[in-house]
Amino acid sequence: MKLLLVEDHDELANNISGYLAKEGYVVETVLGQQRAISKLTGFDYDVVLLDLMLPDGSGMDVLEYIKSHYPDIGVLIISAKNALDDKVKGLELGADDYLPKPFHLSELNARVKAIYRRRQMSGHSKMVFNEITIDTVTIEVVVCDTTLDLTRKEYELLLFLLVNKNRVLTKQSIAEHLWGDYMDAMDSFDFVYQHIKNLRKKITAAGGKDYIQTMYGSGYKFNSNL
Amino acid sequence: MKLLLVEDHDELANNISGYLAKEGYVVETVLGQQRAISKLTGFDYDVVLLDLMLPDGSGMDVLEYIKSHYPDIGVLIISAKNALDDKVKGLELGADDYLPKPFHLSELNARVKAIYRRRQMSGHSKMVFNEITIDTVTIEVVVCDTTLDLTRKEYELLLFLLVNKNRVLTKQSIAEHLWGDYMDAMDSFDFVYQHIKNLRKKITAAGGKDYIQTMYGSGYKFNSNL
DNA sequence: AATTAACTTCAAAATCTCTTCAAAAAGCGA
DNA sequence: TCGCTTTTTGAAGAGATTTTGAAGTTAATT
Repeated sequence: MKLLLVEDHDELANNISGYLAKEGYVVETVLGQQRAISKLTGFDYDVVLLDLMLPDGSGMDVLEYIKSHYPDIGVLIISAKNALDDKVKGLELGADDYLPKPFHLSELNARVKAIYRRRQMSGHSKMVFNEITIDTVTIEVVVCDTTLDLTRKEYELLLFLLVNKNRVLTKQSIAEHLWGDYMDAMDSFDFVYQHIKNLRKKITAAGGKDYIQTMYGSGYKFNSNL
Repeated sequence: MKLLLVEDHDELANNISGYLAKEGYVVETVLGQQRAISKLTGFDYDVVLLDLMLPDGSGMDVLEYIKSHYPDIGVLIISAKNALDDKVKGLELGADDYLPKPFHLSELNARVKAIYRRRQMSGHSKMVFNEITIDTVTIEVVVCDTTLDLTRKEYELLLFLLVNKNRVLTKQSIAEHLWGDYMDAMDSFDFVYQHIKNLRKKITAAGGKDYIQTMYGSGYKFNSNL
């Protein structure tokens, strides 16, 4: 399951995304409204966690945008503004739920799950692709009947690749997605490759095909047509 | 035993939850109906204490929701509305008991216990998993014919792990479920590990397998496939 | 052939788990 | 209530694993 967290408060954003990542989600974070909207194009998020207090606008605009352009994406509003007004307006504009701060992270998790379930996108915790099965609840990856012993980054990388299968992902975008921080374009991102390599090795060692294709000069993609 | 208190009156909620916590329950409190429903997903409460006078709805909806989605959870209605109507309707909808305000806290305690006992009687009071047997009525855990001498936290931890077996539980979520208080994401949660350790030791000392698996970087899970 | 990117290898750095020990809190009997 | 025992929590550090960085080699593209 893929989430987009729109939150201007840096530390809080890290906490939330860290927690949710551990719970098995693929989480991306953006700070402002502008970036949020541009993030949406092309990627397929399941749920957007939207803080209403954004520096460059009320956040309500983002909600409106999402609901008009991507009606399939669920929206959970999180906000310190406990004003009833916002809640009413938010739900009126099509938000799926409203969670006032402060909140338990587990409650956030429960609500995200609830939204997802409600939207009935097969609700299951298992992603299956050919001989690869990923269970995001048990955090278990099975390839050809053998369970892979993946590290956290490897697991997240695989999830990210699969969610975006057949799409070329630059090392930069992989880095940004897995690490969350802003990354400078000149960085080498060579460390990303380490994980690619390890992942490949583990998948093929278990008998899986070498789905991760390197696109010389542009990045990597999970090729489902092999 | 884990309770959910749904009560909009702040002071009263504090009194009740404070008292019940002292009596050894894990109590969580929510203020509104919406929050009550989302709290239920994924968590395993034993009894819900439900005030019918909620700000965002009659509370009866919550009851209906609980009974249709989580029939195993007991519901005790507490309400200032001493109207016979509500009592009848509540019990009709499947509430286990009805306690009009004002009431003695000790009576509340007695009723909660009664509900719990009644439900345990009628249902399965024993959870059995391989060589581990948990009797939730006598609070007794037997492993390979020897009774474990578990502390309260150890017992609850084991129960929580078993209920969620094969699911990866982060230290954070374990902490939130066993302690109930609001927890900050930056806390270390190292104390959770102490209990994990003690539990492991006691189970293996009695001849049980080491079911509690650490998932490096993610948390722990009770692995039933060993 | 020159250039750039991908890959390998190896090791340092960072992170996470686990151990140990002790303080704080809770429970208990007098 | 007081003092004692048990349980729970906290903190520092050892040990293990993962992640990152750096230097050098191979491969692809023009």
